[in-house]
Amino acid sequence: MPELPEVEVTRRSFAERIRGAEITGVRVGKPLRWPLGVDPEQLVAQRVGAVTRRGKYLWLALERGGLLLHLGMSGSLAFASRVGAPGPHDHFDLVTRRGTLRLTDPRRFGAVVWSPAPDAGAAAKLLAGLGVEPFDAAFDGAHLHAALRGRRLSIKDALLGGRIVVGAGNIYACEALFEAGIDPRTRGDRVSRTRCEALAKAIRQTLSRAVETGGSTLRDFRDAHGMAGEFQREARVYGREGLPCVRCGTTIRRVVQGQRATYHCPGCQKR
DNA sequence: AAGTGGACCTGCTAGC
DNA sequence: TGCTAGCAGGTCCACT
Repeated sequence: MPELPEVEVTRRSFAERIRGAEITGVRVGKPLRWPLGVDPEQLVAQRVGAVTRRGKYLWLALERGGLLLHLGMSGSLAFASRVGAPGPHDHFDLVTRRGTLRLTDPRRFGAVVWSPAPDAGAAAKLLAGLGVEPFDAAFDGAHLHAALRGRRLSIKDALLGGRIVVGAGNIYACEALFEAGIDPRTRGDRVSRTRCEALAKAIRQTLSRAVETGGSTLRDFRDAHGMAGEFQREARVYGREGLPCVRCGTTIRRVVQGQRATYHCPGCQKR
């Protein structure tokens, strides 16, 4: 589910409400991708600080250290003053005086990991090597072009890798490449400087529009209030195999790259 | 070093 | 109706 827009929409939906709340209990369900890395009792009585985002990770600052959260493929967070009994896919509850933050994640590719700081311990290891933030001033066509130098892998795989720029997953990489008119199979080092400018712009535009519309709810994404996203209605290529391109009428094609589906318009997107 | 493929885990859907 | 194969928003790791 969650690419940068969904993670950011989630963050915005509970960050201010949870800020300053005192933790009164922690419930851990089935194992997630990585161990929590701390005795849950150590979190009790601490106050929650700022909730920030790096790529598709959230950092929940506590008084001593913090929690790094990832939603994996199927995770979502809910924050409510009252939550029901945990279901089979509710794997982490952070109970505070103001409400409970609950991670639901059927596939359990997500994670909640304690770390002494975002740039130390377990968090540092997970965040190391992440590419630049797409809304950061450091991300532009020049950066993209330089980072792609000598890279023979496809531009789509380069974006998904997250080592150049973070945030665009399978949906938004497909959408941004469509907006930029670039065939997703184009070798990274064959994308011209000019097209890198267009692509950087398209990535920023696509992601910011997705944040505005609440992210994409393909199946089950919800923000921490339980609100679904609307961006999937604006997708031009993702999930539209066999349908006519909204821009040129050519049939949208589905190909497989790196074991993931890629959707593109052969009429609008060129190598 | 870069690139590729497998692994993790569960639920849903299309097709027979 | 019931079973099965295939597919799904991520990303780490081992191997070539």
